[in-house]
Amino acid sequence: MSLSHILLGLLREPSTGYDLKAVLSDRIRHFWSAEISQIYPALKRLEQRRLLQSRVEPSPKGPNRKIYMLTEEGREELLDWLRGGPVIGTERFAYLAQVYFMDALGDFRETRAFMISVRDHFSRVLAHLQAIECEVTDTAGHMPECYSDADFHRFVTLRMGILSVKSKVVWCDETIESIDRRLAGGPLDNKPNISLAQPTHRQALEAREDCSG
Amino acid sequence: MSLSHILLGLLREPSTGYDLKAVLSDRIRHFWSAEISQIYPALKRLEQRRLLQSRVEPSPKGPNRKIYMLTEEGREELLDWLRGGPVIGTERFAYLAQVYFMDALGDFRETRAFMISVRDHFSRVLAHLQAIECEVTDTAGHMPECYSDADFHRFVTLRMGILSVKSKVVWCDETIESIDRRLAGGPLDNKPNISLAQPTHRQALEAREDCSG
DNA sequence: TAGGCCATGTAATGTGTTACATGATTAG
DNA sequence: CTAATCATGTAACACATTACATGGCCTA
Repeated sequence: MSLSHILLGLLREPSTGYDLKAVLSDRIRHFWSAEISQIYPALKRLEQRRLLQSRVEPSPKGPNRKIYMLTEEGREELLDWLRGGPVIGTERFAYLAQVYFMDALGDFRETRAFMISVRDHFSRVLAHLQAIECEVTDTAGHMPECYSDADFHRFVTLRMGILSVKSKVVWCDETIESIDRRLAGGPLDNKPNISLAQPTHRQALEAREDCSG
Repeated sequence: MSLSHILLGLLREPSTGYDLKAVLSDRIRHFWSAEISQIYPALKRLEQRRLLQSRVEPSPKGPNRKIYMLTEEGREELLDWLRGGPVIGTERFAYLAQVYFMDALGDFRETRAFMISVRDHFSRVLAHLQAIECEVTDTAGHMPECYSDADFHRFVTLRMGILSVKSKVVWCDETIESIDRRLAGGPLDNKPNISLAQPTHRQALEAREDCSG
């Protein structure tokens, strides 16, 4: 139920569904996303649960605006969520699944091209996040310790985005280099197919002491 | 549609729904997960689409086993997916959303405790992945360039898991240190609330040249 | 006048989780 | 005797994406 809570969090300042979508696309993008068509019914449900209330105002441009704001119950719900400890869900990376099975193509140059295009994507995302970081440190300084409470928390999530995307670019580089070493070694086919397929996590855990000890 | 494709990938070796679930929990966990109740209908749909076929065999233990295997069409579909370029979806991190709004609690010690518990989680995940890595390099050597094709691709996704989780631990440390510096500076309230809230991505992008140039 | 932005939504479909239902075998 | 593991599934619900529907205003 995280989208609901994100909407509650954003609605500490009254806003409309349309504007919330813009904020999500602008500043929340690196850790959450939602389509506008998902936001409208979510807001309606929150109002039915009395966590939000709304009023309608005419717009200078276009149709009437429906402005939502937090109720006291809404604020309580938000605080409960924040105090409830970290919500850590499963991460899903389809492109990793693709890599996992890509031996089926039987050609490392395909994997290489794939990795180049992944790297390309993430280095673009990285540049984007760093541009925002740069804009922030320019305005607010280089010591997040000194930011306002709100700015500090926002900045820290941006840092996470940067570190996490950086690690992906590093991974791409590492992998591409490894493929290149492999391709340079010439097409020596029929490498032995030991290990990796069989052992379970439990076995790996047991084997750990032999290894790092 | 990634779960279907993951099932196709795994079913290059015939298997049952039950066993596929075990593999998912064991070796795929760091980039995908699925409940068994999702797997059974997914397999059924794939069979209806003629990408899989099944036969039933008695089990030494418990009820009959339904063994699925890839059809030629299934293999085609798998290869198409692999050749279709990286599928990069939106990442969703509920705990980052929590941090983003945590200024609402008005107490950095709460954020600190939260971060400690996030760090704790990810350092456990990291230890787990490193144990597997260790088990692999022990068996198959330290040069992934020399692994079999299948092992190479599997190993590389494991590396991604390790790098990505590591970056999260680093982020936690960075953030906790920053909070500590802040708390050490004493409870100087009422910091100015400039920046960060207003500028859009587009503005940040425009501002970039001023900054990194 | 064509296309984009403002602003609201619904409907259909797809994906994922939780709970429920069944029943045999085996290890403690 | 009890609990776990083996092995299958269904049903209800929650969450997300895509497509569709409407219509005024503004800019090129």
